[in-house]
Amino acid sequence: MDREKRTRLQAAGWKVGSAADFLGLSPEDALLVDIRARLASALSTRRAKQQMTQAELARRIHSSQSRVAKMEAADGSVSLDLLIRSLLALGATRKDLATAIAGK
Amino acid sequence: MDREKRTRLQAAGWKVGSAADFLGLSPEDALLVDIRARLASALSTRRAKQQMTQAELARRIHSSQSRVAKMEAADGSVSLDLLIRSLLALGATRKDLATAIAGK
DNA sequence: GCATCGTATGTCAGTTTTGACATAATCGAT
DNA sequence: ATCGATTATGTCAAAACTGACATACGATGC
Repeated sequence: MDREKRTRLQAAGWKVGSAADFLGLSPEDALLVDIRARLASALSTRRAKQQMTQAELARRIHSSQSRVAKMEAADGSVSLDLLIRSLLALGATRKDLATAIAGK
Repeated sequence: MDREKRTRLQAAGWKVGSAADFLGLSPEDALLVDIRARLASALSTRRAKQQMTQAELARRIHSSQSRVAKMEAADGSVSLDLLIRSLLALGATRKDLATAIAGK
């Protein structure tokens, strides 16, 4: 993905997800947005299942509640790195990640 | 993963892969290293299969040959973001990514 | 009403990642 | 052995990401 386009998208306030390709997104861009959304949702449900608050998760991964919120909102300002690290911190396995990405 | 540990690992010149958990790596750290290695190798073989040089791939993703080399070496200085974007740029699907991560 | 708890959103300085460049190392082919 | 092409490794300013903080929003209970 072009850095320019990423920036433009972010500036425009993109956070959506599966509905994000209705305008000029290249296929790769759309896929990336999609993947981010899937990981975000996986994180959200996994955390919920463990009855953990965003603040608790934040502590566990040495981050902050606001960043966790952004992660779960699939905000364009969070990296896949952080999302994946968070999922791992909640006990996700490689297979879990794969499932989250591939879509069940 | 702790930022401190990441930094230590990087300073120590970590690039290995599956054999990287022989010392103080937490399970999550080891998993992350493992995942990076798997994506790296997927990128490498996918690029090879398309008979593309690192320089060509670099151009396509608006990056540089050196960074592509680092990606394929699973260098600790490259993000999963970039690896995944590169794979997508080579036509990988979500399913392809999932397979690469889950390990066939 | 109004607290409390969890979540969302915005901002920003500090840190990490990036592309670019230089340069070395490999590997064929001549 | 000397190209020529491809890949590896190091460095660094610029760009992106991060944690922390402030603060707002929404429930739920009192």
